[in-house]
Amino acid sequence: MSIQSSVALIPDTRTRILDLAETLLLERGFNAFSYQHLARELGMKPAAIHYHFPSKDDLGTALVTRQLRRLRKWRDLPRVADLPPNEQLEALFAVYDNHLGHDRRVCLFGALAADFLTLPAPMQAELRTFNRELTEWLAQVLAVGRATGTLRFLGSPAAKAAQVLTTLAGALQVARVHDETPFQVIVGQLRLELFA
Amino acid sequence: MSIQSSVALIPDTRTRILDLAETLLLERGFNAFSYQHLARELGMKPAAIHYHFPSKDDLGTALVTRQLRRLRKWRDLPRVADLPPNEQLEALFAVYDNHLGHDRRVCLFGALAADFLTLPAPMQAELRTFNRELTEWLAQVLAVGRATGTLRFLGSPAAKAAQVLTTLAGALQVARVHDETPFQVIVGQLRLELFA
DNA sequence: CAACTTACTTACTAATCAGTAAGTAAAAGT
DNA sequence: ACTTTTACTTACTGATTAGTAAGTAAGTTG
Repeated sequence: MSIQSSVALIPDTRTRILDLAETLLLERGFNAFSYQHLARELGMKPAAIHYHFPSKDDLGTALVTRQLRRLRKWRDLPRVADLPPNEQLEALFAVYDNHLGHDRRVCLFGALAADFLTLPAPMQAELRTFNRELTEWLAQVLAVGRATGTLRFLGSPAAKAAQVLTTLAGALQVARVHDETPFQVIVGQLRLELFA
Repeated sequence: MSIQSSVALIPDTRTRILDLAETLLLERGFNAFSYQHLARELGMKPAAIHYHFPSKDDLGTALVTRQLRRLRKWRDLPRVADLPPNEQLEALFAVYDNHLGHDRRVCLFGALAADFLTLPAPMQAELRTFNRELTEWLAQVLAVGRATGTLRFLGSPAAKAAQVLTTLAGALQVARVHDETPFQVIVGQLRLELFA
C-alpha cells in the first residue's frame, strides 16, 4: 500500500472506492449499486475494484469497519470527550443533522438494517459492534448528564440511549421519505424532553 | 378475476404472490428478491408472476397499496376505533410486537425507507401517504389521551406522534440487528414515558 | 357448440451481475 | 541492472435479472 499524506488532496484509489461506495450505500442501499457503477464513476474497470476489494462482501465489511473506527476516533476526540454531557448530546445531533445535509443520507445503521439478513457475517458482526459501542457511549453521557442535572429522562440510561439512537436513525429515514421537516420536528421533540 | 370466498382457505394466486413478496420484502428487502424466487417457491414459472404483475414496480406498488388499505381498515375497526386512547396506543404497540414475532420482520416503512430513492414513483407516493395517515391517526390519539388524562407528553401531538412512530419503526430494525431485547427495552421506555 | 377469456408454460432476449485469469506498464526494492 | 510488487486493463465465464412473445389447456359465456 502506497504511503499517502494524511492531508492528501487526492485520496488513494482504495479510499476513493470506499468514499463512493459509502455515498451510494447511504443514498441508495447496499443491494442497489454494483462494481460497474463504482468503476464507471471512478473512470476505471470493474476488475480494478476487485483488485482492492476481491468481493463485495469485503467492500461492505471495509465500509462498516471504517465507520466503527471513525466512531471510536470521534468519541475520543478532546473536543467531544471533554464536553459536558448536554453538549455531547448536541454534538451527536449535529452528526445526524450533517447526514441530512449530504443529500439526505441515512446513517450507516439505517442503511443496512433492512437488508441485514442478506449481509455477509463479518459485516453483520461489525454493525452489531458499532451499534453496541455507540449505545454504550450515549448511555454513559446520559447517566452523567442526569447526575449533574443538565439532562433529564425517566428509566435507565441504557434504555434511554437505545431509544434515542433508534429514533435518530429512524428520523433520517423519515426525512428521506418526506423532507427535512419531520427530522427537525423529531429532534426538536428529543431536545424538549431531554434538556433540563 | 375469479370470485373468491372472503374466508378462503387457499387464497388465489395473486394474493399468494403478494403474501410471499411481502414476506420476502419485510425479511430481506425489496432489492433482495426476484421473480424467480417468487416463482420457485410458489411452484410456477416467472412469467406467471409477470402475468399478474407485469413489472416489479407494479408488484411493489400493489404491496404498499394493500398495506395502506389495511391501515385504514384497522384504524376504523370498532375494536380499535372505540378504544380509549391509551389502549389504542397499546394496540399499536401490539401490531409492531406482532411483526417481531413473525421472524423479526421490520415494518413496511422500515423495509423501504433505505432504498426509497430507487423505488418507482407510485410506490414512493403510496408510502408517503401511508406514513402521513398513520402519523395523523396517532397524533389524534395522543391529543385525546392527553386531554383525558390517560397519556402524558411534552410538545405537540403531531411532533410526539412522528417521534413515536419513527422510534417503533427503528426498534424493529434494531431487533433484527441484535435480538428481541432492544425492541422490548425501547417499547418499555415508550410506555414508561407515555402512560400517565 | 363456438368464441372468448383466464391463467398459465415454454422459450427466448438483452442486460447486468460478481468474480477470475492472464497480461502489462510503471514503480519500488535489492 | 535485475527482480518483484503494485495497480491496473482486457477478455472472459456462468449465473441471474426483468421482461416479452407465442403457445396452450381449461373454464366461461353467448
